[in-house]
Amino acid sequence: MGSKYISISVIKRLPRYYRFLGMLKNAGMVRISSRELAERMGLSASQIRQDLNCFGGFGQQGYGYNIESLQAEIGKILGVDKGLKTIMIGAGNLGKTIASQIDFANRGFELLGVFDKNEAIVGQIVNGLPIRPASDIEDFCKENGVEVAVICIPYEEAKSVIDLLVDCGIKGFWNFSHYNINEKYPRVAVENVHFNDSLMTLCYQVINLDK
Amino acid sequence: MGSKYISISVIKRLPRYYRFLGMLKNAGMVRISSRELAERMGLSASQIRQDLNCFGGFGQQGYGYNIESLQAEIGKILGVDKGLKTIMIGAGNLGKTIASQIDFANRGFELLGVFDKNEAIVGQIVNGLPIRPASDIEDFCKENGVEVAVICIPYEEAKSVIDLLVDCGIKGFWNFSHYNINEKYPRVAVENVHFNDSLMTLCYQVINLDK
DNA sequence: TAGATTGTTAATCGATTAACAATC
DNA sequence: TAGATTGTTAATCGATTAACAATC
Repeated sequence: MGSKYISISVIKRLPRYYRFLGMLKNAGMVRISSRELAERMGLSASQIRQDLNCFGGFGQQGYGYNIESLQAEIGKILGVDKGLKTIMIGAGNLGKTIASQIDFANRGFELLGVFDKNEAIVGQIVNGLPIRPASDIEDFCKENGVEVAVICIPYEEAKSVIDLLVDCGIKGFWNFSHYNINEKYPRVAVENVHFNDSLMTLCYQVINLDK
Repeated sequence: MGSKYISISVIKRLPRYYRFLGMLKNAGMVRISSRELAERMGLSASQIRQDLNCFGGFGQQGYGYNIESLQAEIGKILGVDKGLKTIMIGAGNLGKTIASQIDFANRGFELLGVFDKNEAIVGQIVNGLPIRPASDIEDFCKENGVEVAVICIPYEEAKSVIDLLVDCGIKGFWNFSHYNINEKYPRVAVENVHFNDSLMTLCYQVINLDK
């Protein structure tokens, strides 16, 4: 629809707006000005107004923003109700934790299946879903129209599985491995969670605190 | 020592350089030019040279960079050998996974203790460390000179624990909760890992792929 | 109406890219 | 020496901030 390009910097702030507005709503607040929201979030009021106006005029001059409806608008923009059909690849320690701790349903996803190549754990139940053998991935994707995969397997195993998944039509990856998905597949959406990178960044910051 | 300010954008790229150089080293490569590294990493050669020259001239004209020594230099900058004394707060599903899966030692940290307020799991062993009661946090920090805390407890519990930790001299937080540590304590180093924000960003990207 | 606060344009700031002289 | 590639300065691009007219 020729809608204008929104920079990734703006997109990355939306979930945080969503979260803060949810908390304000729960606290019983009804309206808020960009100035006050900025104060609470540690941003500038200008930035908030700029960000929101990428998507439309959600506020009202002289009044500010209605918290509940602004949160709903942002949720719609992010697609929290999309229920994207999702599978998890890898049910080791991390996979099990993510599958059971993350509230996929309220973030725009529907977790349909969990897969692992380790036959010894196939059949175990994780958050209500049976662990399936990796050999079933292809059929499952095709039968269920899976759109997104969560990658919780090591680097070495990632390559061939990701080739398969892209082949099956997966177009979004929540990637906990170090495998660089976008290098080979620049057209799929990827969100990387790189624990080690985050941790090393923290180390630098701590040892340079006084500068 | 009046060393010039390095922007956070640069810092956040260093662990990725470190990782790629490690892989090239393992693959037996000895030297690389900024142009070739840029191609492999999906960056520009200019950016790599700019980034590295924030810290010194690690290359050699006409030759490029020695992979092993460049990786070592970046490791030193990041502080991978600092062994920052670290504790984990919260030994639920996520805490246990992080404590056992993350290679703290090779990222600049030394995990000394794991704490939980749930008496029922106190005494369990996680990655060789006994889970200790939350009431021991203060003494343990003071006796061991703890510098960093990994926060794996929910939002509601975070506030009071973080007040205590800052009081005990903790100056760095690897924060898996939604509690906004820097709002109250702007002077401590914080790296947030916000799974939900990452996931929602992915949803936006997937539903807007064709734009 | 007067006061408040948005939506939006213009100004500033910072980060990335381009260019090239220095030099291995 | 000639070719390659860095280190570094200048140009460009994009994101943030400031300002203010529009308007509720």
